[in-house]
Amino acid sequence: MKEGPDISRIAALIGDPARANILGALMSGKALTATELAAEAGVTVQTASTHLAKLEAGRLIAHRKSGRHKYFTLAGTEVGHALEALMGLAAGAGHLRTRTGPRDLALREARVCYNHLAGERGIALYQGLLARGAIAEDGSALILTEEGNALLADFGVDVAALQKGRVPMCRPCLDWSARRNHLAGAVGRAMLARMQVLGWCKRVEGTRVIDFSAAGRAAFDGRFGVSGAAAS
Amino acid sequence: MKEGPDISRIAALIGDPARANILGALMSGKALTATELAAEAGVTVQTASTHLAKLEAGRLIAHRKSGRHKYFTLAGTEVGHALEALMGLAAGAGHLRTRTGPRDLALREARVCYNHLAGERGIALYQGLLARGAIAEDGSALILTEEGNALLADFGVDVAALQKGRVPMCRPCLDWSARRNHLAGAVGRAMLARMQVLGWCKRVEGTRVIDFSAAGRAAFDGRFGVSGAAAS
DNA sequence: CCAATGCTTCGACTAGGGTCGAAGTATGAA
DNA sequence: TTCATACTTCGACCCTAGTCGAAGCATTGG
Repeated sequence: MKEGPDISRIAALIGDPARANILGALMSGKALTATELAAEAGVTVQTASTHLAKLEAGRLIAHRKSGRHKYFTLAGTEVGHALEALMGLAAGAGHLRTRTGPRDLALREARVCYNHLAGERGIALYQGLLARGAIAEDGSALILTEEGNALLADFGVDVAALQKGRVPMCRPCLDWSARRNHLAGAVGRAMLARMQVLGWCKRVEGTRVIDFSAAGRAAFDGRFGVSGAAAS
Repeated sequence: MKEGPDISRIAALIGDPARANILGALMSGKALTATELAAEAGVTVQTASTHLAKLEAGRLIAHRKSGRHKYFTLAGTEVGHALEALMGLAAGAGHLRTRTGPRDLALREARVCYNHLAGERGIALYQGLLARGAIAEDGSALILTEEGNALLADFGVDVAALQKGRVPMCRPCLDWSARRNHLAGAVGRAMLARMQVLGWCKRVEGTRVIDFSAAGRAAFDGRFGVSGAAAS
């Protein structure tokens, strides 16, 4: 009668709202602590703890310990793909192309991912920095090169101050809407902050949308754009 | 806080064992009645009826009436893909319900996945095309090379006609039984159709099984087999 | 050593939902 | 019409599983 893997167990795991929120938060690719995830899911830490244990037992997430913090991530790319597939279903009977409302379009172009830039612009920034040799991929890690240091200083970012924090300088962050990396970590955060200070863009209140001015777009493309192939 | 569609609702729908069994049964692509699905899920018809109503409200399944029968099918290919993705996760997590009867063996060797070839043969085809440079993996995408174009033309597939459709030409599709890719997309569909026209294989009525003839096997291995290491 | 922080376990409460018997509706056949 | 089949709705039962308060570990810092 029953053939194939037990799909219901895994689906039931995702089927709880709190757990779904946790997984959704982790789809940013960023590693988050139990306390952060509890806030994201809207439950207490005790509850989140039990959920995290179940998700881990179901091999949907993994963790690594760092001091007294426990950082959780999705267990692998297949998990992300499955979640995306479910998102596609939940979005409605839409075709493969996600129906893009006006708000979605803005979200896709530029948005904050916790504190750094994501979306098309975020990807463009990442590619631009890579092309300029400012950052370099080292396995799954990301390192800031000498050129990157100089570029940041020229951009007006106090690199030395960033290095004092416990947050890693550079971290790749997977974008679920495009499945490509953008730049997270202390540098990612500082660069977004700097762009806002320079008036290139500003965050639309109450949303995740980052609104770029025309001048901001031009300045961005000039400084970080990769061979004129910048996002629209 | 909450971004994106409500994934938990859909997942909870799939998360019930009875409903998961129903969906699993419908993955054959065959249309089944409420009574048949009740038997498949191991519940009474009343229970199945409520489940079917919920699945339909969640747009996971659809029905058409024929006399006093109500035939249910999956609502679309996206549903099937999401289920396959979940199966991949469940298989990886070790929640296997291995029940390999003779029917399952045939299913494992060659079956349809919606409209293209899956199972051992499907994987062999994918590997063979890769080895011949007909397709190339580009991140999570799959591209048809010049060699691939030539190979398809030689095989008797009208490539130009395929390119007119909105469906992507090549798409990797993860096989839950082996956790390896096989070829989906317009090309995948066209190749299976062509094989049936050539008499290499035919679909067994009412099931997902693809039955290869001895001559078909030989022809398949000769044209697409990878260094004699073809599936049995 | 103690205090603070981050996370886990225990226990009890509760709600939501799956389940089936029984009765109700619709369709087709005799 | 009358009966049979296919499916749905209602009502009631039961039980899993999510939730949080409180207490228990574990790690870090002083």
